[in-house]
Amino acid sequence: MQSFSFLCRCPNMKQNQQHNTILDLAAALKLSPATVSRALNNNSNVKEETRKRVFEMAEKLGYRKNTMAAGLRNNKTNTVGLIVPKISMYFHAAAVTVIQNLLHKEGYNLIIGQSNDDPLMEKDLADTMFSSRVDALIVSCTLQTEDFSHFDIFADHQIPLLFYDRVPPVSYGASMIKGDDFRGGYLAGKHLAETGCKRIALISGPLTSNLYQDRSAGFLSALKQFNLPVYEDLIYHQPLTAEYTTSAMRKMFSGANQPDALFVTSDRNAVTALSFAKEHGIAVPEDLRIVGYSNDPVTAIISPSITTIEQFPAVLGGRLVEVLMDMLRNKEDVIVNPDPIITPVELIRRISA
Amino acid sequence: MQSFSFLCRCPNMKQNQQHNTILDLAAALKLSPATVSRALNNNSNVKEETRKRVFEMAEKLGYRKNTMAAGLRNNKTNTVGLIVPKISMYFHAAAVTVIQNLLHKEGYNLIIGQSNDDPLMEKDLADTMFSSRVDALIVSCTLQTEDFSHFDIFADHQIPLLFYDRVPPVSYGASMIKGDDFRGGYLAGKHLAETGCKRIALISGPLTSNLYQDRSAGFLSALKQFNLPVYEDLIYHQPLTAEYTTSAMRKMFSGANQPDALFVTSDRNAVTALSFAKEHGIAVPEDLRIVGYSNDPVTAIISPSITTIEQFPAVLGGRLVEVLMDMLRNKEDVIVNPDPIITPVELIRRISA
DNA sequence: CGAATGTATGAAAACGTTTTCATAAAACAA
DNA sequence: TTGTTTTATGAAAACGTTTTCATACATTCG
Repeated sequence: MQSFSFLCRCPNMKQNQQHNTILDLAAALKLSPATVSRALNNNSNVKEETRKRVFEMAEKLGYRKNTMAAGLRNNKTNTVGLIVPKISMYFHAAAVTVIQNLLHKEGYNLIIGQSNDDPLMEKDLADTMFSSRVDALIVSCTLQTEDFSHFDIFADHQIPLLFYDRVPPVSYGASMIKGDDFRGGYLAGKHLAETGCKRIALISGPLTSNLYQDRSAGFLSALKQFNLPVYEDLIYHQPLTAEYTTSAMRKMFSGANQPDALFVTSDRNAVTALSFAKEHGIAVPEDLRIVGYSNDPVTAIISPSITTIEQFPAVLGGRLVEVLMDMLRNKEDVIVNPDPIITPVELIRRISA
Repeated sequence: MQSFSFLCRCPNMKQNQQHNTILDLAAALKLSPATVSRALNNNSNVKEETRKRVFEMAEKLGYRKNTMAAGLRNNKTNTVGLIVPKISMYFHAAAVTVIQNLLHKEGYNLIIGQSNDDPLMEKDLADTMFSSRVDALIVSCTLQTEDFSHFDIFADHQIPLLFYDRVPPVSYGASMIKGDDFRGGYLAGKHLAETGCKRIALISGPLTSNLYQDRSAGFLSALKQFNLPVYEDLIYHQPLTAEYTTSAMRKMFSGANQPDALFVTSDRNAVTALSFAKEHGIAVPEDLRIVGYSNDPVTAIISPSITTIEQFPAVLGGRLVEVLMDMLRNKEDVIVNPDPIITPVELIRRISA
């Protein structure tokens, strides 16, 4: 009979343990909570010996600061919010990776929300983040976001707000950081022009997003610089899905005016275009040169490998955190309407172009 | 002179706005904070008319609950922590995507931390998450984690703790959910055996992780079932980096006993192995069949496309959130030591095998 | 020596909720 | 009518920190 109770005894299992508070430490040390708090925060004038005793007792009792209580008192959560279309997209995964790592070093937590490219979800998340009292908010918008008023509340309450990659128009007056999309588009167009292409097509995302506005504009400016014609029937602005891209390819290659080069403003769709070419016996790069955008790892692995534009997400993320920390530190004098920060891009030459 | 002050006036800009509290609402409505709180929480017995007035005023004043104050009072943050080796890995990105979306639906925020496969960072993050008073913690461990004691504190404090994918040994006694790695390995081995391969090699991650223990064991059990020999010099357990994998390939193909098939327990390294084969004139699948693991999108895009094991990260994530919600709801009777939950896997047949 | 400065600490209030307990008013029963 | 239950509300305490203000003691200066 007794043996059963023995079976259940787990000497090393401390169950139902309570959270120790600063008051518990104070009681154990016969100090006031005030002194304990000061000691733990390494801050005011606390006798060195006292500080040491406090830390030892904290260690012994397994004390952990209740950040909610501290946050309530200090009006600071040490938490940053991030709203992103979808984490699993290569560029965002890469950016979020470095952002989280850097924020952790700075002592900040990161709450992530995904809009799934749905503006309503984006609004919902912005509300949630505000309620959670994030100390700052980082956002990469939906491709369809045209009304940005759900972010107003952050500016109104002096909460640092920083957009990246997919940003609102400059007129919205928010801080932002993004890759040099104009230059990226320009480099793509220039490269294709310099390799002798004459009929260069463009498959771009919708012009509702600054990304594709800028990449397209840069691309067109390159064509203009090289005195190349712009064929209306070789220019597509549409959602960057496999279906739309394949359909665009079909139209172009069933027409009379077939392109000898193609700039696709996303790597995934460049891959789709490449697959179409392979299936239809269009030799790449001989008959058709292709340039993508983002340097997604697949572009290096696929064959032929795809020439693309590197955006250095780690550089962007690093700079972003720098700027954010500045905003958090100089909260008093809020910097309004700074110029957008532009990070460099580079053409990575591979086989496809 | 005066014109300057005019320049600065932005009529639509509500700056320096304060956070409205429940007390502001109460004052505006000539009610007590208690009633306002009750009304907002749709909970106790509040006159319907009063509730309506409260909600209207809340809307009017742009009231948002301070979740820190509520959390402090309720000892609940509505926040779940997630520790993951690296978000940018395909499987984890896919899992995190669905986990975040589902948790949002349930009203929970998600704090993400990346261990970068460093056990010390993992410990650090566990501490941070605990201090942040997450309501639950989801963890996919480092490949090197062998001491799991930094998670004890969660069990001690009755905080739901759920491991996925890279989990501690059953003896640790935590809740866990993972793909059927044994079966995945088995399916890979079986498939290669059935296609007539005789000298099947294995490149696996280190046996410190349950992932590779199970995949290897399943694989070996298939070989045994088909009465195939296990050649020691064709079995590699080592870090899954490009360098190690290439080196293993080099050794195998410079020896006398060259394999006619290869199971690599990660897709990225299957790609590396495939590249090695291409460079060295080893025809895939004719001379060498290759099976990978995870169904990373690149396996479908590369040519030849790679046969692999699908883990259905969305299914795993969905099930994970279900279980977690159960744990959060039935917090009283903590379920100790439940059996690990195993989610299905499937062999995706492509060209490489 | 007394005054002034500095050092180390404690008491108490505050942050914004929620909840327990009490109570006034209203509805109902006898 | 009086007593009892129900309904709607308020007062006040609590959650765990941090910080302001006050104070006791020690040190230094004239």
